[in-house]
Amino acid sequence: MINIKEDEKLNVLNHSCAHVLAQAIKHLYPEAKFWVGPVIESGFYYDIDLGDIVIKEEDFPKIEKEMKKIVKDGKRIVRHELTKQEALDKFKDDPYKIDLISRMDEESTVISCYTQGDFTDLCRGPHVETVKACKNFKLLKVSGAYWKGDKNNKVLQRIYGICFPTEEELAKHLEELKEAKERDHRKIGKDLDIFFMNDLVGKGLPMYLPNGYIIWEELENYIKNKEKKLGYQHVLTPPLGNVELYKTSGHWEHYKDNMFPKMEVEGEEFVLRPMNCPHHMMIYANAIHSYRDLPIRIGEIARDCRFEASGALKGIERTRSFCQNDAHLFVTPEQIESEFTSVVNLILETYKQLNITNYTFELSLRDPEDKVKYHNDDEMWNMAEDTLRKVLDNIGIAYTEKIGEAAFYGPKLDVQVKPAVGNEITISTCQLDFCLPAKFNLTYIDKDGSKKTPVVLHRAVFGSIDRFIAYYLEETKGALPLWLSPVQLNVIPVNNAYHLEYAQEIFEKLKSAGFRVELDDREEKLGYKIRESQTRKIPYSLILGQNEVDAQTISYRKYSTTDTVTLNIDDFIKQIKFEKDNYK
RNA sequence: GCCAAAUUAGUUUAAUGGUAAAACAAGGCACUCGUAAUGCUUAGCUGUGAGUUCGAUUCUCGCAUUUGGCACCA
Repeated sequence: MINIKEDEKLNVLNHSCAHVLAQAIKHLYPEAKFWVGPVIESGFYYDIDLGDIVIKEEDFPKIEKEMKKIVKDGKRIVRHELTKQEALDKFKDDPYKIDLISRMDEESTVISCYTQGDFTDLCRGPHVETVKACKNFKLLKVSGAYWKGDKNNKVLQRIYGICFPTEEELAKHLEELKEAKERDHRKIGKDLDIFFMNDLVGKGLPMYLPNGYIIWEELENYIKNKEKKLGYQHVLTPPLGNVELYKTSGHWEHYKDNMFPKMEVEGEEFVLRPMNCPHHMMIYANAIHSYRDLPIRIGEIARDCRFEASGALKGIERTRSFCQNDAHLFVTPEQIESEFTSVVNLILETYKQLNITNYTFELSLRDPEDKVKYHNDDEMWNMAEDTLRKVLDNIGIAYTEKIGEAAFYGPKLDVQVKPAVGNEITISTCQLDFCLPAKFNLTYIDKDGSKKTPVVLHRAVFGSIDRFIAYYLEETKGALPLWLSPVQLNVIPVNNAYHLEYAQEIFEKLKSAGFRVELDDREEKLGYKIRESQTRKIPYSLILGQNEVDAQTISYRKYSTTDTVTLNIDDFIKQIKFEKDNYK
């Protein structure tokens, strides 16, 4: 998918198109006041205050028509530079522009505005020569957006659009948007019977069907096996806990709004757990530890419940109940670097084996100004953040730093991916924590016999298994690799009357070789069964007819291919066994 | 939660202020089939609660859920 923001030419074109949109809005709604109209990855938007008037998507044709008229008129876009006072005078009737101008520093900023015909907008530019260039555009969506992104502010109307130099590029982009909807995990999940939701159960609470649970189980086994090899020990802890547990950890203070409300029974207060750190802290605290025992790596496929805002819920990508592939590594300060490195390598290896290539690393740091959200200990933060930087630089991976995105207890490394629809999401995370172990008085006995506080690494490779399945379904368009496919092989006799017996024999052989295999012995025509096998994205369809019976072979067709390969069954089993285990 | 929109059969979609339609799926019957849909047939639906109306799936309002953004995302 194209990134408009990063392409200089598209960037300028789209920004100019935002001005055309604003001009058209001004023509149609003279009362309109404008906030900002920046370029984003997928085009541009403009935030507009229209008072009580609400723009709906059904108004787009009207607005687009006015935009076309402006484009056709082909006015030049002319730049003027102003002093701060001139700018304040010029836009004196526009509170939004006054807000922008008054925050500009005259020394360092050249204040400029751009005029096209009867429309002038405060803008740093640059722009295309004339509005003629903005010919191939499309308005995409409209929504409310809080002024300055603050939910306490007024809601402005945000109109999104996109513009390309040619009609073909625009058409291609619109086609891509349509395709993205086709690979949305919510559609695939329904089509392939992977998961569903039910109003009576509750929103944001996905239920996995047999097909979905097979994927789940395979992923769970895959990651647990990898973790075991790295010395992780897996545990099982309850999905709720006493409120005091979260008061001790600080989560109650920091994340209460994201937790389901507490429930009282027999005078005791409980909450559904939103994360597993406190439970794992208590696992550590259950025994006395020597420096020789560290690092201790506690892993769990753990169910968590978070009270996500209803508007944030999205398929199995963002839910109110999910399972983290969680682990907490209790380490000495000297071990931070090697353990953190090992986690990053585990993430990289997993992605490589699963053939995931489109991701970016983000180093999430605290906002030093935000003393409320973040545990207040400058020295701790500086040390933690420096350590993470050092490890990442050593491994040599590229990352971007994000201020104010850290967890309250420490900085973190997040792996971000882009889903088919919507904003970037975090898949893997590794967080460094100097804070919680002290709150729980965790200790180990060091060489000199003194008690020391361990450092904790919180990490999740799949993030949540739910979210990972969502992402992976979209990456693969539902055509999962052999080892993850709910049904791996479909055995189809050409004619039940003559070939069913042989098909059953082959079916049994594949089954006893450990494959998930189906025998399609319905009284249907071959073409029908093949078609269904393909739409279900089953990796291998085996066609068995007289040719195969006579030669004692099998013929198979791989998903999304049309050619047929004929082999003897033992060679075929050898081949698919290799394919199934090859990812490890 | 906020700004909007949507909700019709298991699924995808059509239509309507006066007994709601089609395709696929499901059941039945026939066809005995060589690489993406054999034919016939049966059953099945207007999210929910109010209001307007002689009559509402259709109009209005509330609620629920979903979708697109915003905000949030340990």
